[in-house]
Amino acid sequence: MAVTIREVAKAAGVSTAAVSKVLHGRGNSVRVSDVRAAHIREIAESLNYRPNAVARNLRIRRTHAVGIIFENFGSFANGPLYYMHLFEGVGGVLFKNHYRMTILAEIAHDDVLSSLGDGQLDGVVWCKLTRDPESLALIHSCPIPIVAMNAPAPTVPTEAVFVSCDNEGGIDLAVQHLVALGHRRIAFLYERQELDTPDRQARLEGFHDAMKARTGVDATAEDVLEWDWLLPEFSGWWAAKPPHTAIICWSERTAGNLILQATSAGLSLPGDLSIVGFDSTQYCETTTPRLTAVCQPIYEMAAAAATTLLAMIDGMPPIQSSFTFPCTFDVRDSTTTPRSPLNAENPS
Amino acid sequence: MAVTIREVAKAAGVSTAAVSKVLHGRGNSVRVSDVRAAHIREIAESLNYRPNAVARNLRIRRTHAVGIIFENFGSFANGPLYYMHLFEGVGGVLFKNHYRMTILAEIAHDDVLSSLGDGQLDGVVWCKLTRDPESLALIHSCPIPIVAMNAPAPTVPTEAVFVSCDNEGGIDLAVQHLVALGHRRIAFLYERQELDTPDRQARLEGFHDAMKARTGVDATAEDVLEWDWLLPEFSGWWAAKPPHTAIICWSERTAGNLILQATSAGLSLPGDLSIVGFDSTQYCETTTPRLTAVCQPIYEMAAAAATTLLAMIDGMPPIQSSFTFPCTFDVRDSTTTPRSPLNAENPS
DNA sequence: TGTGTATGATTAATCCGTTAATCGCACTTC
DNA sequence: GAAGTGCGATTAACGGATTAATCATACACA
Repeated sequence: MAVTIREVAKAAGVSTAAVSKVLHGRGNSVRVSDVRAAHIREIAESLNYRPNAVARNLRIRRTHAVGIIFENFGSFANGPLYYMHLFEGVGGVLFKNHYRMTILAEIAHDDVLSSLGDGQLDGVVWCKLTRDPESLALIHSCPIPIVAMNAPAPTVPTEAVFVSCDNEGGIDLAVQHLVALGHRRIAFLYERQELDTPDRQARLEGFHDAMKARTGVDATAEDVLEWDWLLPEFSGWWAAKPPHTAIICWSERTAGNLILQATSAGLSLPGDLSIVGFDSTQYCETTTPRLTAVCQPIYEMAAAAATTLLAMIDGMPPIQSSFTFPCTFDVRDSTTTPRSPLNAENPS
Repeated sequence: MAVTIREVAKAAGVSTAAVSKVLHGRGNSVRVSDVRAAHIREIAESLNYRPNAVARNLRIRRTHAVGIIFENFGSFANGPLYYMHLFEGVGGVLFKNHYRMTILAEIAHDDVLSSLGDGQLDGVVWCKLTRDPESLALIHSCPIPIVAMNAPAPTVPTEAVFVSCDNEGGIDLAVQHLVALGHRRIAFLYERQELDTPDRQARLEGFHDAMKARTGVDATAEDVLEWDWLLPEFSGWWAAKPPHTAIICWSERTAGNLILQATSAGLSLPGDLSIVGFDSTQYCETTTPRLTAVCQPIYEMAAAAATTLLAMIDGMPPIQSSFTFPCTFDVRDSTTTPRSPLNAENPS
């Protein structure tokens, strides 16, 4: 059907080796004179020759394709924008380097497993955050180079590379910001979830550390709110007149939902309650008030992941087995000085 | 390096044909007894044999991979969620049918062109809306089956299939809704853009038709607002006391931005101005007020596109060369009765 | 006995580029 | 004149699976 390299060779009166060399310039033991090269190019053009990449991939044992796997493909559009940024960031680097990106949807776990070893992918970027044993096993025994985003740090020696942000440091920025505004009683909020994720865990730990460090007082159990998202827990909590003047949410969406609940419960934001989110995307601009949030350098992280992966594919051993990026902090409109600042605790 | 089918065959004392038949069950002129089949499976398992998909793809001339191309990959996260839904919808069907999805980023136009003919993709879903000549040419002369979403209808015979929503009908729903609320002077808003897109064009036409049909009066030039998005055109327009009580925006984001501008200009929404968007996604829930919008059945459209594409790949001629899906209408909080209803024009 | 049919299994060509190995030849150098 | 060097070009094996064609054997039936 399609024109093959053999037909081009025949039409040009040369060997397939010559055509291959001229058109793709790889073999270094093949030499072609300039005159012939030009002729070959001409013939190929006139025959409208399109090289078959599959055959080439088979021979050179490389496809220039990288897989990317998410735990939540299928609910991307309704989920946090974080994933989309990650997706774009990784894609950008890959495309610039003439790699393609293939989505690995985890319809079945076995599908993923066999995808990784079937020769169609040169490497994988792993964007699943859950720490289920199967995923971990897969990461640690992946037959091709793999970089894991925000995944749990390795406990056993592995060839995988891990990229994440400094979750603890990010939460510390949030606490610092609130303390500077005059807040002292600060809560940390997350939704009840089936599977724990390492980033949520890290942020919770960061909260405890930061509270101790910045206020001098240990956070207590009542400072950690674990809510089932569908229930109107907010109203009950608020009605009980909690001592908190600010809430740090473990994620952007959590913060957004909190804003909605607080607003519909009649609170005036940020006066009645300061709210901080984690992950600073376009979404933070669309809430009312606009959401103050910790910002992961997602594009840098994605670029580091992709760049490292490509280096690994090229056979270079990774410089580091894990990369951790510092967070920044984006102040918007959802935080302000507490209604009754230091007075409550320290009347002047 | 990796275990090949030949090694399995040797270890099991059978031919490669037998192994191929047992493990992948394709050849129908090859027969293997149950006993041997079991034995082969056992050996393959013990050797941890992983079939090389690239070799298979070369032989069967099929990769079970479908490409998807967007005009705006790289600004997905900040763009309309419409694209994400499309992406997910197409992906869902593909994955269920054991196809993979590869992103085609249009770094260079030539890259795309050669990607389509290099044997690595069985088909393409085209999600670019721009109608530049090169894209059109590509769609019409694509070497593999192609389905184009919301692309301009073909003017010449082509094997491509086109899927879109009934843009005109969607706008008509918006106009009907507003008219039923009592609005008579309704404007249509879109941003000034470099490249025209057929869907925007269709919605504008739909606006004219619907206004004529639903109010009995032709829309005039001043009813069509083409704003350069970065300029504060809204304030000027509003200050000039326009006769309009409602604005239909050509897209979701346009509507969202309009809300922001109107709110910051001091208007009370929806009382002072009713606003309707096009595309009803999660985004419409996050605006204040929540955005009333025309809703494309994106998942159905995506599913139709993917399903049709797979059928084409399997050699079946498409049932139709184009599919048009009706829109629905999601009433939220950004529309209400006009401040001075019919009174202005028709004092009782 | 001879013919026909079904089952079980193998051989070898094929898909299409890539590339190590080889060859011829012209030219240089000692 | 023998040996060495470089360029230009080809041959043929190779990557790993699929499958049409072929073969062998067993059994049924007239």
